Parts: sequence; C-alpha cells; structure tokens
Amino acid sequence: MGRSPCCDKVGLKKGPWTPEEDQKLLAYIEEHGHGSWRALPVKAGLQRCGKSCRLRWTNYLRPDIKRGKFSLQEEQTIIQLHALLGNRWSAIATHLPKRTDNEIKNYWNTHLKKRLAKMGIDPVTHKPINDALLLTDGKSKNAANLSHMAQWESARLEAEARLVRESKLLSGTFHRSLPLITTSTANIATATTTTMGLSASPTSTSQSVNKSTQSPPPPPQLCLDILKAWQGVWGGGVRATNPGGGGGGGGVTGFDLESPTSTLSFSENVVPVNGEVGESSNMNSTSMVEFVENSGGCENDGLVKEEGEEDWKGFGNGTSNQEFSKHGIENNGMCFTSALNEHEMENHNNNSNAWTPESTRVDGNFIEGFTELLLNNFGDRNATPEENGNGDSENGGASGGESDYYEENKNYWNSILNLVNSSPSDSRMF
DNA sequence: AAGAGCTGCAACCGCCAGACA
DNA sequence: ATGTCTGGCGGTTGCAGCTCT
Repeated sequence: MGRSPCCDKVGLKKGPWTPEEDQKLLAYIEEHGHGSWRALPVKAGLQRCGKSCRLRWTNYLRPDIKRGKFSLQEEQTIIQLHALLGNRWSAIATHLPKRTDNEIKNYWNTHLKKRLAKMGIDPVTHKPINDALLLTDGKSKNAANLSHMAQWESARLEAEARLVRESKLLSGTFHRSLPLITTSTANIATATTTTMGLSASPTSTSQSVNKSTQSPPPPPQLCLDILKAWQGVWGGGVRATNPGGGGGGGGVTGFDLESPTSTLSFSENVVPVNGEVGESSNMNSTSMVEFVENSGGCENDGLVKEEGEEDWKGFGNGTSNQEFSKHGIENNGMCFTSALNEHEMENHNNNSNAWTPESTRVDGNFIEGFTELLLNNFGDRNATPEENGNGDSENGGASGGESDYYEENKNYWNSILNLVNSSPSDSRMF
C-alpha cells in the first residue's frame, strides 16, 4: 500500500491541455508508441504525469475517436447496455465504436440519466420508479434475479472476450473468424471478421506499441444464457422474429439448452429479422430473437439510419411517420414505435391516462432521444391494450396490472437481447 | 447589459487488479 | 508469498460557455 499518487511531483502541470502539449504527445506517440506511460512525459518533453498523458490520449487525442452528438442509435445502445451492464462504462464503450467510456459516462450523467428520471424511470434499475412495490411476487423476483444474472453473465463474458482477444493477439491473425473458445458462446454468435482497430479499453499488457492501431479487437462473442433464463421466467418459447407476423410456424425450438450455463445453441431455423442492417450480410451472426408474444408486424422498410440526429429527425416528416405502426418497426434489432418529445413525455407524466397512440405522433420535429425501449416500457404501462395495440389481445396475453409488468419487462429485455444479438460485427462488448 | 444559475465536458482522483521482481 | 509498479476503471470536480432573469 502507500502508493504515492502519480501526480504529486512538484513541477508537473495539471489542468487543461494546451495545443502545444497535445502536439507533443501526438507526435511522440505517433513516432514511438506510448510505451510506458510513466516514462512517456519525460521522453516527450511534457510536464505532465503519465496518467494524465494516458487519459488525454485515450479520451481525446486518439485518432479513432468520434466526437460530437450522439445519434439516436447510440443513445439507444447506451440505455440498453446500461440496463444490462450498469455503470460499466468501459464495457458499454466497447459496443459503441469510436466513443470513449468517459464520453459515454458524461453523456449518461448529463443527458440520459436526467431524461430517464424525468420520465419516471429509475436510471439505476431502469424500472419505473413506482414499480418497486411490484417486486414482491415470485415472478418479479425472478425478473430481478435475472437482472442480476445478466450482470454476472456479462462479467463472465468479458473475461472470455479477454481470452479471445489475447489469443488473437498471439495468433496475429485479425481477419478470420475465431474458433469459439468457451462453450458458453451461442452458435448464433459465430465470430465474424472485423477490421476496426479501435480499442477503447485495451487489456493487453504489452505497452510497447500503439495498441489503438495494432490491436484490432476480436469479434463479438455473444452469449445468450440470459435468454434461456428469460425463457424460463416467462415460460414462453423463444423464436426468431418473423416480421410477417406469425410466419415461421410455431417458432424456433432449436435452442439447445444442455447446460445451465454454457452450451446454448441455436438451430438454423432462426429467421433473421427482415431488413438486415449494415453493409454486409453478416446477419448470420446477428439473428434476431424475440419472445413469441412480442412485436407483431415490425418491419424495417429500409428505414435504417446509421448515425446523426439529423438523419433521425428525418423520420419526423409528416409522411414518414405514417409508416411507423403502433407495433413498431423492427430496425436493427430495435423496434421503433413512434417517438415522444420531452414535452409530450412530461405531459404524460403529469397525466398518466393521457397516453394514446396519437400522443406519440411525430410532429415534424423529431424528438431526440427516447428509445423504443423506453417508449414501450413507458407507453405500455399507461396505455390500455386497445390503445397501444401491443398485442396482448392478439397474443392471448393477459392484460392488467400484474401481467403488464411482465410484458414490459419482456419487451425491455427483448430490446436488450436484440441489441446484443444484432451487434455489429466489430462489436467487442462480449 | 450584467449577474446568477445552469449545463456540459475535460480532467483529476482514488481504488483495484494484474504483472512482475 | 509478498511488495511494488503499472494501467484501467468509475466517480467526482472544476471551469468555460450558455441561458435565464
């Protein structure tokens, strides 16, 4: 113990970096790599501690960092992953290419957290605040347990991913699929090629090179153990979404649930959601899975926007919103209903009976930020089945307070699972 | 126009875990 | 087995810029 702070030496500068300092740091790293961060400042001629240099590099100077506003999709990803992982920003950052954990953390604290709170959703538990009382019955306890389990699972998967990464580094081959190292990875998540070099949180201990340019991340190692658990909790089968509604006949039964922890696999029957996203057809690794009851009639319609709020705002023009059914539109694993602006959401909070499909109308000014996840969670809670058209009646699902809660959680986790399943091939979350 | 209050973000701090001697 | 070094991570702070009154 008794470790001395790294910045306690007199003469070391603190505070904002100057352009000159940035230039020195950049020039040094470009030429030599960062090597030992502790030794770097002296070599680079900086009056900073190594830690400060490292942070400046990883959070600001690194060339593979995207700055600027978060897109709607990024917001969704953050919220969903936060629901799954909690405040594990580095893990979340691995799922958001070119965003740093610090940036995500800041964005969460300054924007998303407030928004959730405003909507009456606990930003910690991602549950409606007044739903705490519901956590007294058995099923809800199961849901809570699963939330915990999800965290545990993600931690385990991270460890696995680390092994994958390290083995990959050793092998030195970045452009081929990795064999699955553990038995816990779902076959559905067959590793895919990745070329993205970003590493938000490199774990290799080798410091002699600039890792951001030399350590392409491993492909995603997705695990759907949590899915099994949900299957158990909700007692329903799991099947691939068929946006045609009811197609596919009875859903997938091909889950191989041999082991309580690790040997989940999917049959070939899993049907990817209509409308693959992205430039490749790598959806073989990102099949969508949804619970049977969820999501009638979601279609992509090709309305996929990658980044940029401007693009998303385009959804708000008077005509396009007509294309959003009340049931939502499956879109890269996320099911967009329409969107509420904050004002509407506030109004809604003030009048819990006010929510109607009409209230979700996009009035030409889309409406930053709220995810389908939240909308579903929020809207379902307050709309009657007739109003939200969320398929309770169609699916024979129970309605009413208690079962609403299950439905909401189901949708919530469907969103998260779909997010995970639809991870881009360069994702390294797991 | 000016001061107060608020917001967003870069940077810092302290703790932790892995590597290594 | 133990202590030290190092990098990573999450929480927090400080300040510049913006908005409000």
